[in-house]
Amino acid sequence: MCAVGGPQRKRGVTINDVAAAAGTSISTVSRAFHEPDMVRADTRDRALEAAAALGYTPNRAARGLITGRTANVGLVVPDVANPFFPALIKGAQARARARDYALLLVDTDEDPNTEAEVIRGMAKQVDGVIAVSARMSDRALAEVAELTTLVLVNRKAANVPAILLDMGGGMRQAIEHLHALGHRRCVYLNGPRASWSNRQRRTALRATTKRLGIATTELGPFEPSYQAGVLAADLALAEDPTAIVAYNDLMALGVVARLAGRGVSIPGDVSVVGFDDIHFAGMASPPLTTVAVPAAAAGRVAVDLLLHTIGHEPAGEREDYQLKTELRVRASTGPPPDRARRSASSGGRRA
Amino acid sequence: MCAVGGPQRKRGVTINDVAAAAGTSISTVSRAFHEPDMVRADTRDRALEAAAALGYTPNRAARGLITGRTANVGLVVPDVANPFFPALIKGAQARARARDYALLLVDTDEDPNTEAEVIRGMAKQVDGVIAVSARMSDRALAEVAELTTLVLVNRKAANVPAILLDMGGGMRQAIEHLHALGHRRCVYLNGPRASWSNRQRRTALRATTKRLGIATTELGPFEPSYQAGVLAADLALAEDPTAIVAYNDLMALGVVARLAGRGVSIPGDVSVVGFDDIHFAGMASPPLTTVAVPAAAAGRVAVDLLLHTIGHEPAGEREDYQLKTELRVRASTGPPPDRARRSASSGGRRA
DNA sequence: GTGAAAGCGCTAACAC
DNA sequence: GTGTTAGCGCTTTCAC
Repeated sequence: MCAVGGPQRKRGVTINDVAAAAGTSISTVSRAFHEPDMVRADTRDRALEAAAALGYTPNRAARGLITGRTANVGLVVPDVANPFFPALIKGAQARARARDYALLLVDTDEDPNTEAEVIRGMAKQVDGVIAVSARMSDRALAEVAELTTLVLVNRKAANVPAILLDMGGGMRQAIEHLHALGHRRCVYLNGPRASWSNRQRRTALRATTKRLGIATTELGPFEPSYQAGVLAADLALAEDPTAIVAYNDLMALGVVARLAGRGVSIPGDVSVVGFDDIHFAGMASPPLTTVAVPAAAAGRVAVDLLLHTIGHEPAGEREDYQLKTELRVRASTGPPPDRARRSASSGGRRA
Repeated sequence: MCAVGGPQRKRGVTINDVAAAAGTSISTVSRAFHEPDMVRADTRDRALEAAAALGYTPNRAARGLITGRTANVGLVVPDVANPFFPALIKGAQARARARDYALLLVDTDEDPNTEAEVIRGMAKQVDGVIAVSARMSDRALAEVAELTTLVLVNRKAANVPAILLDMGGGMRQAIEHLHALGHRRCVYLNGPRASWSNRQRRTALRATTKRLGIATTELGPFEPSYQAGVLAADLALAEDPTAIVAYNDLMALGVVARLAGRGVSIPGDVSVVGFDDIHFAGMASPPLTTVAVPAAAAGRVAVDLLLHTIGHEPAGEREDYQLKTELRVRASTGPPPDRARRSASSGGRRA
């Protein structure tokens, strides 16, 4: 009847309470949960029922103390507010929860120093950490990798397992797309200097534009933000390109907005390409042509890789996973204006 | 020289190691950290130096076991991918970290059942949990509030401290704005049925439209998503309104996109108002008029309130914080079309 | 099959 | 001031 009971303490009901209620020892209760076969059916049921009745949940900290497993994983991202990351976080969280792990989230605010510090701080309370788009140095990375099991996303480093996103392939697709449309002069807007994935994109950009004979100007580095894109748009336009490729969609969206504001037609005068395919890329006007990056999948696979690495214990076989990217062609790219028209307008701009 | 040392074990260096290295007892090391004044300066320095040299970090689980404090806070949100939440998460994370708490993030995928389950599961490993836009029943809420210190954001419940966002005030501003522009027929697109904040918005909507004499049709409930907005747009248009107010920006953006696709001019034919002022509301075309909700501040204040509640121990003075909202007028709202034109187009639509 | 007992790493009395 | 000791809640030998 009085199931609700008295003013139950907030920190309460331990394995001892369950054992007492079930009339067994605490070891039996423990076994009832973890090694059901090692305890007689009726004893087990009694323990389990008592546990349920009391609303018992094992204290994970206590368990962790003895097993060495915390059942926590850390996830370190540079900026939760950057729309690329929520998708990844969501994927990672879902997978972690499915595996009965809790997710400790940290936002480093794009600060490489915070990254290392934070991982050091978490090391003892997690079984491993997933660092996304880590900006810290290889040295710092190697150092924190000593403290905990580390999995990298979007960053490669010696002896650290990683989930890689094929940014180079995406860039190649993007440039080939622009080339096929007839573009021969383009501007690339660099992301953060320390960004590994920016280096990857830039490398592929250089290789592909060179191969196809596209004159390319690089600008930046810029912060990977909408505002930076707005700012970069004017700088890019001064180079008189027919196409602008931005480090990510946030910047590309900023470019589009600024260009539209200046009366530059997209893609009539200039084509714009982004990276990530964030939720809003397809909702802009014009909808943004962009390289889709499987963020949610990356989050899931990162958790899998981390748990697998933990399972197979220390420093096993190096395994990287490479996730495919894919160019999504939308309305922000089209053929360049014809030479005559472009020269004229270019002259005008420069006056 | 060999500062890097040997192949240090991943799970290692305890307070015992530090004590041994410093030539003191473990209590002294512990005190050196927590009660610096109770230990002689040179002894303390020796302990601290040894700790630093060995790279010692106290094991929080072990500490928590005895102190009852975990130094973790839980954050439960319905959907990380909904742009409203990352801002809040970021704010909460930053504040938690500043207070030396770690943040356990859970995404419930908009499922009310998962909410309660997840909080129950976390209860033992956190000092308290912040539940945002909780959809669970009052009963379920009261139940989990027994298990841990709970702070609600965007949801009110008896005896649970909460951060409230003044959705009603925002709605009033929005409707008054539309009224001033001359609108007299509007449609409201409801959010999720179980959403407390939807009820709040709806209540204010009804009161204000009634007061001002605006005929209002309610549609829904809908999921708070872009796709739902697209879908809802057609339903809304069938009601022949001059203004559409959506539960949130995601839906409003979907409405805008669909309307544009159908050749309906915004705000020429129909004005659209959203809620939240997510990052992209201002970047849509036309930029969205919307009620700005201080998400990041809500996250920060929620952590403050939670920590404060924990500090003052059990069930203290009920304190709710009310955060202001603010209508941001942009280009998606304007005067309604004149009656003649509207009737004509409406006739056409219905044919 | 079940219980007693030894800790996991740490803090908090309690001695000295 | 500092060391010794008793646990926090749990898992896991090791006896029985």
